[in-house]
Amino acid sequence: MVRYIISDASKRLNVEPHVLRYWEEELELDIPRNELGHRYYREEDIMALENIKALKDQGFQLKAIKMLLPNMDQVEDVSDHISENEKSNDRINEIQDSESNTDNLMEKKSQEIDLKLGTDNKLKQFQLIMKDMFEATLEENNILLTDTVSEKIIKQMDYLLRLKEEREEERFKRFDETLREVQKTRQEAAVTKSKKFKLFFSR
DNA sequence: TCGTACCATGTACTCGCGAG
DNA sequence: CTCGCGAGTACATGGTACGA
Repeated sequence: MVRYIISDASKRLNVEPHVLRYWEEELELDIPRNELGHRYYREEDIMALENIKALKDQGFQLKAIKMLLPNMDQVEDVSDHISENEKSNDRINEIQDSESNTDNLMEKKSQEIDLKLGTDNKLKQFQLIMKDMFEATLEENNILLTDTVSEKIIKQMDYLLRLKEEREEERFKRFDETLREVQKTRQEAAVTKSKKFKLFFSR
């Protein structure tokens, strides 16, 4: 397991060490310590901090980022599956390097597309999280106003809530499909890899 | 427009620990 | 002992939002 001390993590993330301590405190991050009490950052911590930095760069405040953190874990889960899948493809590609150049080029193109899809997927997840947050805030405010709102507004709220439910259902379906797709691709990758190995060692 | 408060970050300092 | 590194803390600074 790769461990980064705070100075290495700060260089990698391009932020000052005291900023990392500040983020840890403000965001209540669970950064482990070694026997000397020094912080060490794992690869997943670095990735989480990269996400935090990206959100900061987009102008989000730490409080907002803190609210997003549990949801960012979900984003990481999905991206982990995707990146694992990409890694499998990479390993297969390494074996294929010794084969035809045409195949190699096609695989590279395919990798580029996969990478783009992975990024888009992450972005979409983030957009959904933000949308949910805004909707939740609107819902809260609407609840506070229920004593004074007209029947028309209530009907509109119902309609919006129904839309939201439908969207959530659709989102869940898509998420389910993505998971199935990832599992399927991984199985296929494993089979292809096994075939390639058999072919390689039978020569 | 100005004063105030807050946020995020920078700076400076002390202390502890390990290595040479 | 000295040096380097990291932890922790206090205070300063710049930007921004907000109310009078």
